[in-house]
Amino acid sequence: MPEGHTIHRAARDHRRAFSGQKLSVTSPQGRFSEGASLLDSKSCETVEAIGKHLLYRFQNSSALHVHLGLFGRVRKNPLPLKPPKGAVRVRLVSKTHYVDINGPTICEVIDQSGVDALFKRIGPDVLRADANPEISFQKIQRSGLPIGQLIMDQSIMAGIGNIYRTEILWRQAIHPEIPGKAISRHTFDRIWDDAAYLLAIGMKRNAIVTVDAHLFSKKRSGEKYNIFGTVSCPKCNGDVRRLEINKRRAFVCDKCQPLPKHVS
DNA sequence: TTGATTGTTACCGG
DNA sequence: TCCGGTAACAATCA
Repeated sequence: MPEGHTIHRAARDHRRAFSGQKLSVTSPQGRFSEGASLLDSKSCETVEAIGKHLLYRFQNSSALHVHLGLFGRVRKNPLPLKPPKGAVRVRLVSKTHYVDINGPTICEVIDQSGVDALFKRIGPDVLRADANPEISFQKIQRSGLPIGQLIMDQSIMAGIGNIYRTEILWRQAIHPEIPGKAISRHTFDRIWDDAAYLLAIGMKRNAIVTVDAHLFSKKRSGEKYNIFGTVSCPKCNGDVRRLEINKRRAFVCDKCQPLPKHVS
């Protein structure tokens, strides 16, 4: 579930619910009790997303840093409180709502220097207005690694996950195995712009939707992909080939996403 | 019980 | 320094 759009959506939602409020912070499962007690009954100033990282900023520049990993979930509900479902590491409670954070891989309290370090190791985030895509392009241009790997590397550009990777490259007719150094500025811009566009839609719909026909329809339709997890290309009807990039499944239509001949 | 999954980091070796 | 490979960890669901 958690690609960048999920995290940004949660940040926006929780910011509205929690900004300026004193929160009760507990750890129902007891695995985060010291961290929870550091933040308990402090005022939450704002909530922000940096790529797939969530940051709840509290008074005194301390922050709750959360990364959901592959399986983590974050859920907001109106009061009254209900018993925690599953492995709730952190529960944040305001006067009106509560948020449960299930199964994060990172869950820690950090200070301002920790926040600075986080920003330093995460690349420009396609969903943030303050992102500078030039930094991403420079890194891609210097790398011989496949573009399919580079656009999912959060230190190069942040927000894209395994599904968007396949879908964006298909939509832009770019073969995932083209090395970064063979990607032109114009091609990079198409990737960046489509990522920003699709993730913003994902935020609105709370679902990964990458099929034009569904993007333009008003119907709520849940997840809609072009070639991710499929066997035939909706554009040319040819075979979709499954491959692995960094031990993650990826898909390509070799006909619609041609690999240039001079590239091995 | 097994396997798969929208993620990331640490460590080692070439 | 860069890059590939491997393991580890996280929780849930079919």
